[in-house]
Amino acid sequence: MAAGKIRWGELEEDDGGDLDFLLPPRVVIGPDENGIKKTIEYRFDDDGNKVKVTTTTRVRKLARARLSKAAIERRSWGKFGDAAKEDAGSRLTMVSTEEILLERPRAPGSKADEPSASGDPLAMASKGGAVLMVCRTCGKKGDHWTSKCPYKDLAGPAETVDRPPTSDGPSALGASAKGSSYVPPRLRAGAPTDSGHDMRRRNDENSVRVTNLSEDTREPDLLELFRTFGPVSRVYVAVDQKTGSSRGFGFVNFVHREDAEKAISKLNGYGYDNLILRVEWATPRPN
DNA sequence: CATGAGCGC
Repeated sequence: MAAGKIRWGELEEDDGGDLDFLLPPRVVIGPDENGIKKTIEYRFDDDGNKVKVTTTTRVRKLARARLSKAAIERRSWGKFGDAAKEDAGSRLTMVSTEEILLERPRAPGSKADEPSASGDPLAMASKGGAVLMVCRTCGKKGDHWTSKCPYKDLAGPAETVDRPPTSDGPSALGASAKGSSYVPPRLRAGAPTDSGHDMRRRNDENSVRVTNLSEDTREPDLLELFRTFGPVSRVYVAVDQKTGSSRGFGFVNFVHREDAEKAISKLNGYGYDNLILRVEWATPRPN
């Protein structure tokens, strides 16, 4: 193989890895009472088009609570612990007073005080792709649905949500006195205090409109072009729903406003694919 | 020339 030549396998892997975060999350519906399960996911095809993939599968109906061999075996075990003192059958459920210590999520960069982080189910859940519930208002995963978002319909700063508890009884006071309770980033020392900047809104404000794109410019191409200025949170190319061809304009959202400014000043009037790009601030979309 | 898609438990 010629040295320096790009292998297709590598190319594809790179593209997919870069863009996965731009796609809507996978949604699994069901299975319903007929055992029909629907999976809706999104991916980029070979041409860089965003495609919606809906899979319908029938899952085997469970034959009424089938017990594994091991579970049947466990039924013959003698009772132990507190249950051994109870007379048989009087209680099916025991109430345990055993104290169970839950690990508190740590701020990135802070030291681990216990060596058991690898087995933490919370950490695993946040890493894996098993969270289907993503709030569209604040982007939080697995916590609440969009309709239940505490930031929904909130115009100004919300004292009840943002202020740390001050009168929640002795346990809360004790926890904060030890300095171990969680402090949200915007309340930490050194956090920006400008009140005009509203972080509750989805990060649509650093939105840049790109017009005069050639027909075959797709989202991956836009990302390649704009990512040099800083972290990009979203790229979008408007596509005609009927023909599937590009409508010649798109949007790029930056995490940082300064990067969006740089991109506008450097890329507006930039020749791309035989055309002169127009790059400017996007006016926020209504609705 | 031109201002985006999605909406569930």
